Amino acid sequence: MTIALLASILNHMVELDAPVLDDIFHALGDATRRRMLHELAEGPRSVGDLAAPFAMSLAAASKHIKALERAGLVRRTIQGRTHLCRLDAGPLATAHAWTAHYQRFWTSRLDTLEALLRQQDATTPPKGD
Amino acid sequence: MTIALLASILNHMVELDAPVLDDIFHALGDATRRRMLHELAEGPRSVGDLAAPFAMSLAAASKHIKALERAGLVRRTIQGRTHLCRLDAGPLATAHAWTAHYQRFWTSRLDTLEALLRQQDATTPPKGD
DNA sequence: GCGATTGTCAACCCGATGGTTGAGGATCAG
DNA sequence: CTGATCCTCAACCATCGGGTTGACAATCGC
Repeated sequence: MTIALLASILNHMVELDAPVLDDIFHALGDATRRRMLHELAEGPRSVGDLAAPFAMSLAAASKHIKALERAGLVRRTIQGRTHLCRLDAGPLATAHAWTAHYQRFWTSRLDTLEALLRQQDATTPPKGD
Repeated sequence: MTIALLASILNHMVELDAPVLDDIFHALGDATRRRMLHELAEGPRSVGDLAAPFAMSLAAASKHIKALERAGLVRRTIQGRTHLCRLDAGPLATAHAWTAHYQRFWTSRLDTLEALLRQQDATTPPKGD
């Protein structure tokens, strides 16, 4: 059963152009869901807890949670009548890995930024050290 | 004018819960657009070049490119009758930074993975260092 | 058993998205 | 000037997404 876990993790790290990314990025493309993830980062939350901060019906919030589940970002355990949601950041690692693939295209800009700051530093009168 | 560039870059790195992220993640949530970015990583491409690999009309591809532009991922320069598109990875850095914020929630799992691999390594007969 | 609580489900509304086609504005080649 | 090329724009269509409401299943407290 640890094998399944391993396969799941490795799959997340490798499969970079899959439809999985559609679900992940789609889930992240909504401020409400990002705020929910932010909340879940503090610990497990019930559906009601997650819905509370928003001016929307419980059903609407439930849909958002389902979107997060479809992306694999949230897992749910049912305890009695309350549904306990917890964060699963694995898919976020996938998204992170995908964006990292393009890192060389912005690091050059950051190097430029650093150079500009250094230059500006040189032109401004030094205030000691 | 370098000030504007600086402000743009810094803004990208800081503004983490802005509606900008909506556009960025939404742009990334489509396989067609991700493939376009992949192509643009090779160098500047015309609209026709970007549309060619896909079984869709030029107008449809044009809409995808507009979505990428809205997210700031693509900038366009018009040369005669052809529109030259080039990658701007700055917003990708923003997305990268956002996901990084949750890194501690998956690194633990990766540590588990590493531990499992190490353990497996120890149990398999070593083939000479 | 009964009422209150938690949450899903289904139907519905409406704006956004992704696709098409057709028309047309520029520009390049001749 | 003329025709071909590149691309956008507008109209249209189907589907999706996010929101609502109302009904209902299941559980907890009593």
